[in-house]
Amino acid sequence: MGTVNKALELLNLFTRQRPLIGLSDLARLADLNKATCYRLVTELCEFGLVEQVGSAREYRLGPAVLRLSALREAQVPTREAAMPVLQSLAQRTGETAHMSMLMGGALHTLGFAYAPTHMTRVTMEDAEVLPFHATSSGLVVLAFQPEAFREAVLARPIPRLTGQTETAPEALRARLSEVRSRGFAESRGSFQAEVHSMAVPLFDALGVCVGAVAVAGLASRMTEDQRRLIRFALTEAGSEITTLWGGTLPADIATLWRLAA
Amino acid sequence: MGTVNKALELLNLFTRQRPLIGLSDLARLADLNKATCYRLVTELCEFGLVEQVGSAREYRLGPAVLRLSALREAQVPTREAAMPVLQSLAQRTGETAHMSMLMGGALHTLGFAYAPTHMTRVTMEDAEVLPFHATSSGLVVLAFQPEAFREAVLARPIPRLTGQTETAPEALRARLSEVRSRGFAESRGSFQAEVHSMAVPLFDALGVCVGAVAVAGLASRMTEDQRRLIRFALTEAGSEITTLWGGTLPADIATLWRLAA
DNA sequence: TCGTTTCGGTTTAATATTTGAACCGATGGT
DNA sequence: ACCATCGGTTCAAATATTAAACCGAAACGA
Repeated sequence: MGTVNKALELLNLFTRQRPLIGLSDLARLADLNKATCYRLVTELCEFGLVEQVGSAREYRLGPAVLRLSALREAQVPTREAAMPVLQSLAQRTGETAHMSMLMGGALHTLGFAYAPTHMTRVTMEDAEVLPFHATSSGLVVLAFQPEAFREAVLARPIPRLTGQTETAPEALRARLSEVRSRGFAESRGSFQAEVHSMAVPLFDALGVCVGAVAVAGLASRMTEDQRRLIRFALTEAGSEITTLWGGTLPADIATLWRLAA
Repeated sequence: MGTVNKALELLNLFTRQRPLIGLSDLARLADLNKATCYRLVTELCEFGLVEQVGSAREYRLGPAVLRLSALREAQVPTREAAMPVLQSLAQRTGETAHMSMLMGGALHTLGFAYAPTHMTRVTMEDAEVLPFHATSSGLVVLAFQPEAFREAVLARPIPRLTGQTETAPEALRARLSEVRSRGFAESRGSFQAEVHSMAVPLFDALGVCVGAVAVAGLASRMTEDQRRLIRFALTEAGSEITTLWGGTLPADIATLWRLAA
């Protein structure tokens, strides 16, 4: 395996739950020799991708990532362009809207918007990893991935997150097939209890599914009418963001969505 | 030289002026063998740090940088935290305010804010590189860097950007010394004609200068009163952002700024 | 107070990875 | 039809990477 891969793998160890990591932990987590890890993380530091902080000399993501992301957004306004769509989606549905993107084999939250409508709402955080099997976003993205990827995910351990979480691979396969035939996914309390959500896929220029946009609300508010409204608003937002990202909606999806409306 | 360094150096080749780079160009610019370059950029691609795009199969920064920056901002709200200060600075002075950060030996724009006051304004872009010798931000950051760094920069070629650009190392050394004794820097049309700007340094927890905050306005509006107002607003913004970033103002700078007020 | 265990960081010889040059088929200009 | 360039691939030679042992400092328990 390449050295660069190992170094970049280190970057992936930093998560929202674990933003600060010491050298020894870093080596353990990455399954690297401490010396190796030290050299790699030092190189990342020199570049500003990682920085060392505090008396314990722990490491965290550095300021260089800000510069790179500013540069990226200037060229391809992925996030900035989609945020207004997300906001209007939240507004129209009165619930929390969010979008996610498939990166490095995992689905990451890229942005979200709240609706001021209700005092209770589903809260989100940026850069969170969404489980494929338990969220509507995860299901819809997985459904439109190549079979090899889908099976690889289903072959991994599937944790039960709530009482509602579906964990049987066979049952999940059935749900994914259903998602494909409907053009959207729905999850009911399988990620967090009391949270229902619906999601539609986002596509790139080659018609490959690269992410999802979703609406998550409290189960108690998810009436039949509300779900119909959300489904319609989602398909509009989905095609809008896909277009903004320079992608194209596959013809069959476009048809499915038109029928649903 | 480490392999990781070479790979990361590739990332640095992407700039606002040159956002798309083909494989051969990339190899040339980085002074790497094409095979080497190919392997490195492929590894970066796998991580989503760069992506390949278009019929010419050129490379550009990838979506993973967005995820990393979201993670970084969640932990250390460098940019988000400072933006309101920048906005109020622009408002108070009626001119364009911006902040920059020293990263990898260069000074990068991190954010900016416009004032709605005048129809004419100095426009900025994110992730731009500011020349040390020709901008007030560059001068003030350089002034507070260790001598070794300062001399290294002065030893490099110093391009004349406008008729007003000072290019003689000796004269620049004198200006830097003056900047140190005043606690702020000023530039008059040395980066872009008709643009005057003033800047103060920003410090980290160890009292090391890590960036600058500046106000840039049209020369014609830079009266004596206006400059005094800007200088005062800048010192306030400078100490505020330094604090927000978890830094501490060196005692001598604090004193200088207090006297200026 | 003394061991013990961790930490971040450094050294070394042994090794696995990286590299350079040549080559490929495709594409585009003349 | 030619020549130059492109992105990408190959393989032996060269080089950078790695594992294990070690260091002093600091935290911990007895």
